[in-house]
Formats: sequence, C-alpha cells, structure tokens
Amino acid sequence: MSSPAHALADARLEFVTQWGVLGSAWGISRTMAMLHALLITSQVPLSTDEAMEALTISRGNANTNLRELVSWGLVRKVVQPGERRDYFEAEKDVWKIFCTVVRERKRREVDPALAVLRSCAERTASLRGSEAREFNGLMVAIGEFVELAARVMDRVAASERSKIVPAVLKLFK
Amino acid sequence: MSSPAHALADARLEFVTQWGVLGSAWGISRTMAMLHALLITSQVPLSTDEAMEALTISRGNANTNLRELVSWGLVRKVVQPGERRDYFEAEKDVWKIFCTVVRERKRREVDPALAVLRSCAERTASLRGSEAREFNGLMVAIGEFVELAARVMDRVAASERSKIVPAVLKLFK
DNA sequence: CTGAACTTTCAGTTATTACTGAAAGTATCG
DNA sequence: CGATACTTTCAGTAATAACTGAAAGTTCAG
Repeated sequence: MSSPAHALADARLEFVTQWGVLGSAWGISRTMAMLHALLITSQVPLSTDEAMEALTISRGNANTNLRELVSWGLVRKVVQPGERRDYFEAEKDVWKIFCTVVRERKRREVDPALAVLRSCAERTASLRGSEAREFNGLMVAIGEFVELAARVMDRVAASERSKIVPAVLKLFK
Repeated sequence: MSSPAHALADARLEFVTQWGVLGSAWGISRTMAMLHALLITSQVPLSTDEAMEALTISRGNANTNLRELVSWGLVRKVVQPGERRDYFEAEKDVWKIFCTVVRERKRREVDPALAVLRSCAERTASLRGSEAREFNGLMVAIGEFVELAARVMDRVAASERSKIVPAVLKLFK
C-alpha cells in the first residue's frame, strides 16, 4: 500500500489526466482541461512556470491555455503581494463552473447554430414542392428546439443553485 | 435571384456543412455530423454510394461513419424491396434525436467520468491534512453534481416530449 | 459451387489541431 | 534611461484524428 502523500498525488494525477480525456471528448483541448483540473485542485494560485512544470508543457502552450481559461471566465489572474509575475486561480464552486461553461458554450456555439437554422428556414419558407416543405419544416422544428435549449441555458447560467437544483430534483427523479 | 431549386439545394448544403462544424466543436467527427444532416434532410433512405457521392468521401469513410451513426441509434439500415444493397434512414423526430444523443453521451462519457470521480473520492476519503481534505471535498462535490446530471440525462432520455417540454417551459422562461 | 454484388477492414496517407521555443514585446525598478 | 523580470506571439514542428482505396470478407442467386 502506498503512502498517504502518494495516494493524494496519485488521485490528483488521475483526476487531472481523466479531466483532460473527458474535455477532449467534448471538444475542449486536452491541455486546457488539464490546466483547469490542476488549478481547481490547487489550494493556492499557480504561476505559469508552476503550471508548465506540473504538466511538462511549454511556456507558449501554458500561456495560451491559461489565457483561454481566463477568457472563458473559469480562471482569473491574481496578484501575489510583492510579486511581479501573474498567478492563476480557478473558480472552485461546482455550480458556478457549470453555469460558466453553459453560458460560454451557448454564446460560442448554440447562438451561431441558431442563426444558421433560421437562415435555412427563412430561405426555404416560400418554396413549393414536398421536398422543400419537408426541409423547411425540419429547419423550423430544429430551430424551435434549439431556441428552447438556448433559453434554458440562459436561464440556468443566470440562476442560483439553490433555486434551480431543488426544482430540477423535483422534476426529475 | 437564384432559382427555387438552387435555393433549396443551397440551404441544404449550408445546413449539412454547418452541422458538421457544430458537431466537430462538440467532439463529433465532422463527417459523421454531415452524414447525419444529409440523412435527416433526405426524403428517402440513401445507399452508401449515394452518401459517398453527396459528400465526396471515400467508401471506407462513408461505411465507418454510417455504422457509427447506426451504433448511436440515430440511423437505421433499411432494406429496399428487391434491392441487395443497404440503405440508411435517419430518425427525424427532433425530440427523439435529442434523447438518443443524451442517452449515448451519458453512457459513453458521463458514466466513465463518474467512475473516476468516485475512485478519486474513495482513495482520498481517509487521508488527513488540509490539502487531502480539500481535494476529497471537491471530488465529492463534483461527483454529486455529475450524478445529478446523470440522473437528469437518464430521465430525459426515457421521457416523452409531451411530458417534459411543458414542465421545462414552466420552470424556465 | 461459383461468381457477382455488395460490405468491411486496415495499412498508408493526408488533414487538422495542438505544441514548442526562441524572439519580440511590455512593464517595473533602480 | 538601461537592465531585469516577466508575458506574448508565431513560424516551425509534432501529435492526433480522420480519410482513402485496394484487398479481403461476406452473402446470395443461379
């Protein structure tokens, strides 16, 4: 049996690694997901150099992905008193992380998809023929569905955990 | 202004293309997403050769991605009477498509993630020290959250649109 | 059986995406 | 200022994922 210190380090490493795997299955770069996992499991903010060393990645890679995490709003730069370099700290509240991801993916991917669906629906609205009408009906149906999803995402992203989770629990399960 | 026939073909092409883009942002291969878009916008089932031609892809690529779509349950093989070759037909009900995707991603990605989180929580449950306790608390918190998400996904995947959508509409918006 | 019609596989190639590291840029301090 | 400490950029390279096409496999009619 391994020592307690290793048990923690091992578990953390497994978490960081698997978070990376999961992220890449959902279209998030492995490194970005791993950096996120590293930061949320760190008690203290980390510098670029510390992150580089922990994941054995280059400065450029660390810099790019840390800034990307900041642009998602999942991580913020913090200043250590008397220090010149930037430190990074992740939001650790699971509900807030979830809301942020929902908000960003909605903005980055769902809204553009909605625009495409609307354009496809509009451009075929007045066409005749069963093929055109069927296509148009499908675009409208998918559009309405995605619109509903978008509304739910907006609402979730803006909500308090204490208000939504109990309601969801009541609705499902 | 272009002819009506082109307007439909153009809109369909835009939809197929953009569905591919959206898919790849969410970790689904572009070709698979495009094949899916092609099939749901087809009034008739398509053969492998027809799909190959429509997307200008190789036989191997078409075969692999069509089978993958079948394994997701989004597409089924159908036999045309008196025909030897396989034809493929997509489920067109938007709610059913959504449920299928939810069910499959839960099974393929969320369940494994849950296993990792539980393992990380268990392995650190009895460790002492503030770092270990904080890590363990985070694993438990994320685990509970993902478990809730998994339950919601199970429930959604098994539900009738007419029962869930109105309830969701009432809850959000 | 045999061959035609079709499907599947997979080694090799191509396309895409991610990463490196050195150079250029910026801010701060004495 | 000029030196130092740090951050950002990006051309080149590496890693990964996806695709091709020909060969092997399967099915079935005659």
